[in-house]
Amino acid sequence: MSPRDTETTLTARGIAMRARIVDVAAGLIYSSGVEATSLDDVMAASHTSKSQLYHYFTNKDDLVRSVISLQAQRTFDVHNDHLAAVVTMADLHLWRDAILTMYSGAGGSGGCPLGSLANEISGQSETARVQIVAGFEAWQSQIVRAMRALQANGTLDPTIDASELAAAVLVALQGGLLMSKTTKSVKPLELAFEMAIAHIGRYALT
Amino acid sequence: MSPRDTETTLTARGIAMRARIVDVAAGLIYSSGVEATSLDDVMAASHTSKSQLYHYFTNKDDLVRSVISLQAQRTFDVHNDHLAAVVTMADLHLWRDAILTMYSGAGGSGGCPLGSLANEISGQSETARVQIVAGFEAWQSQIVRAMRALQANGTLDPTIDASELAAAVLVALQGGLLMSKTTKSVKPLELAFEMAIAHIGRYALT
DNA sequence: TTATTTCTGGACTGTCAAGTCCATTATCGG
DNA sequence: CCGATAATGGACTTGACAGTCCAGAAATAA
Repeated sequence: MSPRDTETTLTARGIAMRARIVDVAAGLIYSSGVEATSLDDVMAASHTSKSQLYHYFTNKDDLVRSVISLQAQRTFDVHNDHLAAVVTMADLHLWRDAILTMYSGAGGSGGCPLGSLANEISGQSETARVQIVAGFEAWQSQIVRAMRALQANGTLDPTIDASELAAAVLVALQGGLLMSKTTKSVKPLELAFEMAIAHIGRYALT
Repeated sequence: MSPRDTETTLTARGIAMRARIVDVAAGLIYSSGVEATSLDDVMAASHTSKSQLYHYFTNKDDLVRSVISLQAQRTFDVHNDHLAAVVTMADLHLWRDAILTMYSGAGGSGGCPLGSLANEISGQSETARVQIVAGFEAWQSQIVRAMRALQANGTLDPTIDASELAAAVLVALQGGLLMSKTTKSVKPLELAFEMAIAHIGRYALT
C-alpha cells in the first residue's frame, strides 16, 4: 500500500527509526499544521538527516499520509478503550469523563488530530481527504457499535438509526474539540458531550 | 486600530482597491488556507502588483487580519438576517433551512470561513486567535439574543442559561460545517442543526 | 571473511515566497 | 496650473524549503 514497499526492505532497526520519525512528525503537525511543519523541523526534532527522511518516505506527502494513519489509529484506540464495552447510559458518561480528562489534563486542548488534518488538507489533497474520512468512519463505527449495544439490551429505542445518531455525536465532538482549541477552554467540549449524550438520551426507553 | 492608520490616508479609490484585495484574499484563503495562499496568488487573482499589497497592508499578517475581520463580519451578517427576528421555534427552522440552502447550493460545503481560520492559525498567532474568538462571540451573541427572545415570550424555559445553550448550538454548527467540508456532503450539517434545535427544544414550554 | 544491502551524514540545487526599493503615473488641494 | 501626496509597476534581495546526490558507516547473509 505504501509507496515504500517497492523500494527496499526494512530491518527491525529501520522499522523503529521510521516509526520514530512518524511519531515526531505527528507531534509537530498536531501543534503547527502540515504546511507550517517543514522537513527540517522534523529532522531537528527527531535528530535525523535528510537522507533518512527520503530513505523511509518518498516525499513529504508520503510522510503526511503516514501521520494521518497514525493519528487515525491513535484516535481509534483511545475511544475503543471506553466505547467497546458500553452497556448502559452511565458508560457513556464514563467515556465522556475519560476524554474530557484527557484533553483538560494536557494543558488546554490542542484540538482533534484528525479534525485538524481534515480542516487543513481535505481541500488540498483528495487522497488525504479520503484517508481522513476513512478514519472518521472507523471512529463513527465504534459509536455505532455502542448505540447498537444499547438498543440490544433495551436501553435505547431499537427503531432509530444508530448510524445517524453516531454521526451526530461525532459532529458534536468535532465542534467541541475545534472550539475548545480556539477558546483554549474545555468548556465547549463539555457542552458538546452534554448535548450529544442528551441527544442520545432522547431515544432512551424508561 | 489597523497598522495602516499611521502611514497614509486613503482616497475613495484606495478604499475600494483595498477592499477588493481583501475580498480576493478571503476567497483564496477560504479555499486553500492561509499558509497555502501566497501573496503572488493574491496579486494574480486580484490583478494587482506587489507595491499595492504593501501599500495597503504592512505585511501578510496584516492582510490576514483584514480577512479575518471580513469573514467575521460576513458570518455575522448572514446569520443576523435570520436570527434577529426569531420569535418562535419555527423561526429556528427557517434559519436552519436558509443556512443549509446556502451551503448546499455552493456545490458542496467548503466549511466555515471562521472555523477554518480558527483551526489553522489559532495555534500560531495569539492575536489572530483572539480576533477569531471575538468573531465567534459576536456570532454566539446573536444566538443568545434569539434564545432570550424565546424565553421572553414564554416559548422557552426562562431559567436556563441562554449563553450556554447558544454556545452548544455554535459548537454543533462548527462540527457540522467541518464534517460537511471533509465528507463533501451536507448531511453532517443537517444532523448538527437537528441535534442543536432538538437540544433547544428540550427546554421548550408546552 | 566478504559481498551485498540497508542505513546515515550532509552538502548541494532549484524554486518559490516574503519583503524591499525606486521610478512612474494618477489624483487631489489650493 | 502646480506642488504634494496617493497609487501603481515591477525588478530585486534574501531566506526557507522540498528534493537530489554521493560518499561512507553499519548491519546482514553466505
